[in-house]
Amino acid sequence: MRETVRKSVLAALEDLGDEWALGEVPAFEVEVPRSDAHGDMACNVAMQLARPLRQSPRKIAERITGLLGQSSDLYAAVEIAGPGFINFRFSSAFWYHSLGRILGEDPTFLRPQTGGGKRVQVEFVSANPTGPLHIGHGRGAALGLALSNLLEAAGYQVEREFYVNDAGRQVRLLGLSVFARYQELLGERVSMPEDGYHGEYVRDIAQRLLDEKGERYRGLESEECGQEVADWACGVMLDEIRMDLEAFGVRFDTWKSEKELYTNNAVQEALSNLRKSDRVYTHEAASWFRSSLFGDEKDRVVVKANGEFTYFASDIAYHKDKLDRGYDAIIDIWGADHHGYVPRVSAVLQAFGYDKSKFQVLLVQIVNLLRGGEPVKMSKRAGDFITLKEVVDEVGADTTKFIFLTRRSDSHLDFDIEVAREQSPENPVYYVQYAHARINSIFRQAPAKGFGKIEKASLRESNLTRLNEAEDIGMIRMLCRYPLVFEDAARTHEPHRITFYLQELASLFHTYYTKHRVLVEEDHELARARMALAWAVEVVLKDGLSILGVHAPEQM
RNA sequence: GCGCCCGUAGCUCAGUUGGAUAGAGCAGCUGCCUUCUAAGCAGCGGGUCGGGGGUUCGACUCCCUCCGGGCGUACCA
Repeated sequence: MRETVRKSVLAALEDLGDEWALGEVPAFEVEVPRSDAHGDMACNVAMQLARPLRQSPRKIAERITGLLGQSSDLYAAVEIAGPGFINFRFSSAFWYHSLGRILGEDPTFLRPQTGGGKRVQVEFVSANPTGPLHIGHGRGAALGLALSNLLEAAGYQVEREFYVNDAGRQVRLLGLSVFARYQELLGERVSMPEDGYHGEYVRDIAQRLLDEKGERYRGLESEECGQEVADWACGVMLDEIRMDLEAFGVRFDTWKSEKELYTNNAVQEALSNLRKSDRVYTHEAASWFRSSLFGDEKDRVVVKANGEFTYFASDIAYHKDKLDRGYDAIIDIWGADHHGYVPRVSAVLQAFGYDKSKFQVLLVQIVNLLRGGEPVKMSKRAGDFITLKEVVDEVGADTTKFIFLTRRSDSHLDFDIEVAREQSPENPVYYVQYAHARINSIFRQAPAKGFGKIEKASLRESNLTRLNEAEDIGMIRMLCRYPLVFEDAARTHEPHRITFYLQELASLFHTYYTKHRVLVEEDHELARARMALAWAVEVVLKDGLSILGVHAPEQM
């Protein structure tokens, strides 16, 4: 739809090229106007040309439209409006042709291929394996999943990665906490670390430790077996995380271990590499990374005075490793509370000679968990919080994902469990799924109404010109907007645009459904044309939902 | 103090990389099921886009400033 108009305009500009002596064609936009009164597509090219040509936009627009009118049966009307917009209204023929393409066998019509096979890595969730996933991780997971699906559908080669922080202090603390609970189960003295993990799940892990390993650690000091218990507990926790994500419908291609970055000396090598180029230096017995050279506000410690690596040290190695793997772009999805981290990681890329534009961070804002309007108290310290699994068990994976994707990721989100679980109209996912189910219901009804079993592919041969009600054309027009929304969503990395579009599409279909009967028994030709239209709606709904990672049920 | 994000209808949020008359859902009110699923539809009301300046043909969008909310500012992870 956009390309059609763009081509028309460019052709006209070419015809006028000699007269206007334009070197470069200036950037111009072709958009779906806000108001229907302004046609199906609007173009601002005349306004963009006004300055270089030193002519009024309307005069320029007249010349362009003069050439468009005669050339094509694509448009029903091309008008000049406002300060110099050129408004295009498509012909019925164009709409029928487009509908045919949606029903056609080329899936890239709905999914403009902007990826060109480029390799993109999306890293998300990456929760510490020291406790269960909470609702905030769920939001990151939903976004990462949808974005990955979206980019993949747009022709990128996508790799989904979970970075496992299985090294360092937090995992050590988990081990000590589990060991303490284990001792408790054995009736021994308990030495729970001061800042250890106090959640109930730690007791569960300890019980499993006892079940699986028996009394093997009885009487030992934490120094003797802490590492072993920590590694084991970390593995258990990671399995649980993996299962919770699976239940949520999220799957990763790779799980990258932080610990490995140490055992294979990647951290050490990355730092000495940087030291050679003086990007790492020693100051007051600590080693510092010169991130201020690349836009960070100050340099950052990578090796503390006591010889320990900071968390940032492995992050340097990790991001270097990612880039060395040859991706064309890497996208990190982080909690918004880590936003201060962006400049220093960006500095890492630059220090290794990579273009910083290859790296993008999507920040996901906090989720406020409510129940019936009341905030749910969460204290991570006391280990008292609602897990993602509990939410998913209660409200369902589809609803949870859909709600997360009804907001842009960097806005705060109130998630009310009570509202979400009530399968009420307040719940937008059902609204969209219901439209899909209704269409399927029509096709189920068809045989009983004397249409026989409908082979959908045969609907491609139906007489689409019978779709001549205003609502028919409106419906097709909405469907044709999908590729534009898809393209914009992929370009901006904003899957929520798909979500909003699907709600609009569902709304238009519900209206259509109420007003016009599809299975018109006295006019099979019309009925088949409408079935073709309904099928197209189904196809688009299913396509959009699949990108969000949400099911499209055939019955509800 | 400095830095980043946010401020749009009573509530929750969209607003297409500067476009035309700022939208949707929910909540409120009024109607619609003998016909393909009422998890639906039709209609009504609701706004100094936080305030004030600036940039230009044009600003919710960009710049400055102030107010208000969140987060970050570790040799923590």
